[in-house]
Formats: sequence, C-alpha cells, structure tokens
Amino acid sequence: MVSLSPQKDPVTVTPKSEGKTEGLTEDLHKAGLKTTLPRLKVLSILEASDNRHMSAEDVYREVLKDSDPVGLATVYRVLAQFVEAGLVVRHQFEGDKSVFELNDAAHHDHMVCVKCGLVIEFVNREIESLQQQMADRHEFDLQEHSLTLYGLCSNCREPS
Amino acid sequence: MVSLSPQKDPVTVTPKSEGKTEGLTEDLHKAGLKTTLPRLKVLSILEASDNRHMSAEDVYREVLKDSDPVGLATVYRVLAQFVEAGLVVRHQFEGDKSVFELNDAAHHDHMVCVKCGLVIEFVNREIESLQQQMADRHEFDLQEHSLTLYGLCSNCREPS
DNA sequence: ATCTTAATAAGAATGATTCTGAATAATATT
DNA sequence: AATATTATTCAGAATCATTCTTATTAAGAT
Repeated sequence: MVSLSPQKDPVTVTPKSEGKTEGLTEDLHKAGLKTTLPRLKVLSILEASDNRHMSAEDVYREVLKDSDPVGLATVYRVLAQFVEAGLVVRHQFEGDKSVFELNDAAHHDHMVCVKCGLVIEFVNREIESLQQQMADRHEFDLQEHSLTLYGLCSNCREPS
Repeated sequence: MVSLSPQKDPVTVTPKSEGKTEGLTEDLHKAGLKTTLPRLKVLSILEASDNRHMSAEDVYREVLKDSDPVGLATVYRVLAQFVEAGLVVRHQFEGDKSVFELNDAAHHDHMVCVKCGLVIEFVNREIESLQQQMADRHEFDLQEHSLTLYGLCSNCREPS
C-alpha cells in the first residue's frame, strides 16, 4: 500500500499566480465547481495569458512547467467543465483546433490573421442587430452566432 | 495475374446522373482537373444533392450505392482537390465535421438548427459591408469570412 | 479524523482526416 | 490502335485532436 501524505499547501498553485488564488477559488464556487488543484492551475493559466486564445495543447504546455503537472486529458476535461459552467468560451477557427478564452468580457467576434495567427476581437452592435433581423425573417430562434474574419493583419499585409 | 477489361462506358457514372456527365466533364476541365471516374462520381453526387451540405461520410455513403464504389480516402482527396480548384466550398460548423457544398451560388452565410441540423442560407449585403468596415478600422486585409447563426428552425422551436 | 462522493491520472479508444506505396487509369506519343 | 509517361486511385496504416475508462485520490461534509 503506497501511502502519500499530501504535504503541499493546497493554496499554492503556480509560481506566476501568487496571491490571486482566493479570487480563483471564488470564481470556481460561483460556477458551481469544487476547488481542485487542476482547476486552479488551468484557470490561473487562462487568466495569466494575455494571448487570450489558447488551445488545450497550449494550456498543457504551460501546466507542464509546474512542479506537479496535470495530464492533457485532465486539461481537456477541465476546459470542458469551464465551458459548461460558462466560465470559458470555446472557439473553432477555420480548420484549426479549438481555442479557449475566459468569458470575462462581453460577447465579441474575431479577426484571425491567416499568416501569423493574431486574433483581434471586435464588437459591432449593428451587425448583431442585422443578424437578429435575418433570423426573424426566417422564423429562426437565434441562440448564438459565430462571426470570424480571415485575412492579413496590419503587420503581415504587404507594405506596398 | 488478374486482368480486368474495363468494359464500362467511361461516360456512365451513377444511375441518377444520366445525361449530365458532359457538363460535369466540362466543369472538371475548367477547374484544371482531369476527368476521372471518382471525380465524376463525387461531383455528380454533389450536384444531385439538392444544394445540401454533405460531409465526406455523406458523399461516401452515396458513392457506396454505386456498383463500383470509391474509397473514403479518395472521397476526401477528391473533395480537397475540388476545394483547391474552387469548385466546392468547405464549411465547419460548431464542433461538427466538415461539410462541403458546390460553389455554384454566390457567397452566402448560414443558419444552422441545433436540433435537426437544417441549414438555411442567407445573404445580407449590409452585414458584409459592416464587416469590411470593421476590417478597415483595424487595417486588416479581409480575405474571407465565416458567419453562422445557431438556434432553432421554425419547425423545431417550441410551438407556444 | 473519517466518510461519501466527485475528480483526477494514465493510457487506451475513438473519429475524422491524411499519408504511403503499390497498382491503375488518363492523356500524350508513336 | 498500342505504348509510354505521368497523374490518380486504392487500401490500409498513420496521425491528430479529443474523449472515454477504471482504478486511485482528493474535496467537502459529518
């Protein structure tokens, strides 16, 4: 029988998120999820990323830097739980793997640079209203939508 | 040594496409693709599909009804060639597998019923123009876009 | 501190799609 | 019409992202 005494402080998560754990725990509780180390780690990684759109692989790579990493399958499961709980939004850009971002912000759409992968977020109230109009016209009960523009960002477009 | 004499008329493709093969061959040539049986079969299935949005699996199921079916891998490859040649457009709706449709029609966006899978096509010049505006505002060289509305079609929404 | 139940780990399994190498068919050439 | 040249297909293995399975472990309640 292998008996492990859990010597680690259950509040210490990753080196980069010192002090913020309280808020994270609260976020999890609000979402109806128990506080567990894997969840805290994934959530803090998402909060710490200014990239904002991370694939499961991306999150996994980050979590691997941890002294006690979390498995890829767990990352997938935790991300799915977060999406289910409304903490996180999942996007699937053209043929790419799924990416995840925190649901802090208001709804927005995306512009994706096909060269460098840069993601720009934007909101346009007018487009949203036109979408609703189109739905109404077809007696369609609109629940959500996905609008993504593909092209070249200002850095990647030819400086002609 | 198994020797097969190709007794079939290279113009006969599927039972359901009699007479249209001439046009199909022409379409292929215009697209810069040689005329082959697998290509004719896949193309005629797409044409016969009433403008539906078919997955590779769907096309494969159809082609299996043929006396001399084409392999799934070939269906995938042929579809990819068609997309490459601009004959066909590929869509990837929320978490679903890719679907393909002929590129006959003008550009349009989609409404997808999350219950029955019905796909409604629509065009809205105003939305497109607003998209271009958003791109311009971010100095983004807009190449293409994808707009999909998710919800319940008129048949599936609660008849309150 | 212990109990009950939910959550995790690890790897196997899955499903969609692509790749590989040998075989075959399509056009060009004779 | 027969043959050469080259593109295309076949069949199955391989791959990629993602999900599932089951034994093990940890969380929150008593």
